[in-house]
Amino acid sequence: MRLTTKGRYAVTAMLDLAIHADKGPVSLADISKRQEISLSYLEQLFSKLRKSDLVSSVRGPGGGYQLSRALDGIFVAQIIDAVNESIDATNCNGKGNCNNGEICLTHHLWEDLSAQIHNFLSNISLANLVARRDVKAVSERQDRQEQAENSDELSSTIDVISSSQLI
Amino acid sequence: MRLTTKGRYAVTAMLDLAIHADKGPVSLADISKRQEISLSYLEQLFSKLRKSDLVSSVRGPGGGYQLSRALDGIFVAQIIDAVNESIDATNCNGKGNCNNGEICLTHHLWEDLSAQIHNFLSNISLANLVARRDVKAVSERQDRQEQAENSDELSSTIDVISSSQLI
DNA sequence: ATAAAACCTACTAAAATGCTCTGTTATATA
DNA sequence: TATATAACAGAGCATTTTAGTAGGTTTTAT
Repeated sequence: MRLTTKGRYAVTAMLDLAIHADKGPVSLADISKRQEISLSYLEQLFSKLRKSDLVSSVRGPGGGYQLSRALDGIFVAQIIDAVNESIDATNCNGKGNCNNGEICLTHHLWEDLSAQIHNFLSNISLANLVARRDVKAVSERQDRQEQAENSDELSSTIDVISSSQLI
Repeated sequence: MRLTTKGRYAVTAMLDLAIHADKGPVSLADISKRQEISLSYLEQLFSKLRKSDLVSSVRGPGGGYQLSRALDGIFVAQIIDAVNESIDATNCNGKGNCNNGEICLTHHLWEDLSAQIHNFLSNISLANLVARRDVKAVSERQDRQEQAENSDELSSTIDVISSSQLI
């Protein structure tokens, strides 16, 4: 079983994409800023997401990524599967050769657990997540922070202009 | 979230202990042979299991480890907790500072998942596992293999004796 | 032409994992 | 009382994974 930052980043980024889907393609640079995930790392993750046909890309200026399906057709388990090898909890990766070429004492326990987790994550779509109150709250906070930073940049740009004009 | 060989080994070893509990303390050497887990590694795991008061030890010849509670009072989640730090699936370890000092978009999702997994594993006791048909089958296979190996050792001992007597 | 974006590949520091090695201490038994 | 068996302890280590950096190239809107 492997559920690390990698899978979490992927889900977070996909959710960010879902939230901002109405404004056309979303650039990884934007996601990187909002979600505080390294741009290069995002590129690697989205390379896998694209190969799994969860997103499609638009190159060039104004480009970015789009979900390749409707919000209710993309599930958390699919996203994690796309970037992580699997969410299999067994030791032998389901092969059943974990003890002396045969299954180990706890093989079926881990199979059951895997099924449990998979079932849980397979039933949560991006649509479900977008609709959640806590997600909305965090998303609004991030948008506010983004606007604040943009106006910061704007004013500092003005500062540069005015100081250069002073010379 | 972290569920690796470490936690799986711990649960497997505890289950082995549970199965062989009727014959007094079980040595790690025996568990190591049966479950194909390195003895030194088992020692490290049992050091933690003992600190979490899941097992008690008997030193000296004939010693080993015993479960410190009844089979239906020890749960898989406790065992994994004892050797692994936690089965928390959040990025921030539940601190809620995963994005800019506040929670990230998917914080509650991982909290929910953690609760789900914990709930599942908290309801499976060693008694439940011992009673499972698949566990019994594997256990019986391992006992047979152990006996076969023991008779192998015996006959090879005899071989050594007889060959040394030939000189 | 330029800049913005995706796309690609190699590399790397840090951490965790699973394990080895080398002891010591306690204790049952011969 | 000597010996062997077991727990107990801690240092170290190879490998893998993670998360990220770096340095490009290609595509395309403007």
